[in-house]
Amino acid sequence: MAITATPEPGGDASDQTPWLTPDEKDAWTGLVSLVLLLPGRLEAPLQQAAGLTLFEYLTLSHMSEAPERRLRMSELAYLANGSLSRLSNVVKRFEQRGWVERFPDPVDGRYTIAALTDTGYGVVVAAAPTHVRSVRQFVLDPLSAADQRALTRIAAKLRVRPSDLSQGMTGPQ
Amino acid sequence: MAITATPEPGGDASDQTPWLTPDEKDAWTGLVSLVLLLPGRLEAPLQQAAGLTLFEYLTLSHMSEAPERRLRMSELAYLANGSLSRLSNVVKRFEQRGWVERFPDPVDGRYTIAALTDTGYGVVVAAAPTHVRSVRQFVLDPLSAADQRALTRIAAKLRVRPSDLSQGMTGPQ
DNA sequence: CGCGAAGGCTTCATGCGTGAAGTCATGCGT
DNA sequence: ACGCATGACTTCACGCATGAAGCCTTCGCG
Repeated sequence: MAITATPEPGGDASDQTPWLTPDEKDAWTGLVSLVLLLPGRLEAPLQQAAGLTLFEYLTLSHMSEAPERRLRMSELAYLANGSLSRLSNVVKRFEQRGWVERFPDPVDGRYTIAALTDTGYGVVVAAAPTHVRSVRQFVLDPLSAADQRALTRIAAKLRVRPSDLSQGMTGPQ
Repeated sequence: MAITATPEPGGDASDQTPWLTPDEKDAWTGLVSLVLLLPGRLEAPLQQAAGLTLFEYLTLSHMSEAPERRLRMSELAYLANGSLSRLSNVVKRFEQRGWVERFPDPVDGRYTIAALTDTGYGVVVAAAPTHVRSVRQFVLDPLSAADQRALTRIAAKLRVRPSDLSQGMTGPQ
């Protein structure tokens, strides 16, 4: 793959960086493929059927499941795995299409609440089957039950809270 | 997560779509987090240290390991997990910085060869330690040896057969 | 009270990715 | 030979993500 497995000519013996072993390289290469290739594959059906990004779908979808179909922007951003800035842009577009309404949280005016309209709810319901189908096709069907459990476990270990990012840390396990 | 686990009100019993079970939902949710969150995490160090995207790094890196440090564009695109269009844009920028040279393949003028210059090679060598360090920190260190093997296996199963999705490519592996 | 800090959110400029259309070289059929 | 089909790129217009800077609300403290 890269300058990942062998000390290249040019980096001499004083090099402190531990290079990757073949096994590590395989794991990393595999993960890179997933991370670079899967989004496009999973978005294509959603794009075609509903004109939605994966991130947009997740956004609408989380709102549709929340109590009263509404969430604070910051929580929604976390749930949908995106930055607040990204979410803000997305929700603005949704608002212009009449899928979502935004207003300050009556409890604490610093928060903004995003609420799914009936129209917006209709959009998710219409898009959901397409989404589920592609998830099955590209992710679940190729994996055994053991694989799925392993995937869940691995993802949990690799999922890092933004708050933990600042400090270089030695995570558990 | 989404309209993924329970038939929502509004979709009645005539619904043909099989919804996701809780275990499937967990696996899917985990994978989504990886796929949406990891790229940013892994790119930040590269960006800061070398001004490179993950995809850009992979591009340079693959060239640096190829015989004579040169590859056909189409093969490079496959290796780096990107579209030909995306690669073309990236390589154009590299060419403007003097990191890469492009010329038609003497063997078959339809192909274009991208060749890494010495300057370009220096860039990869300088960026590699940063990259390896973040791969360890965010991916390898949190995982046990068994996890790493599982990840390799899962990624191999999910790697999409290009034949199913129309994509020009060269040899496998 | 009032001032300033903290935090949630929005905005804006910049740059990148995408997909469709265009270019160019080669091979194939007639 | 000619012309069309094929395949490998390249370009362009559009839209989105990013991150820094700014806005607004609340809270803490004097």
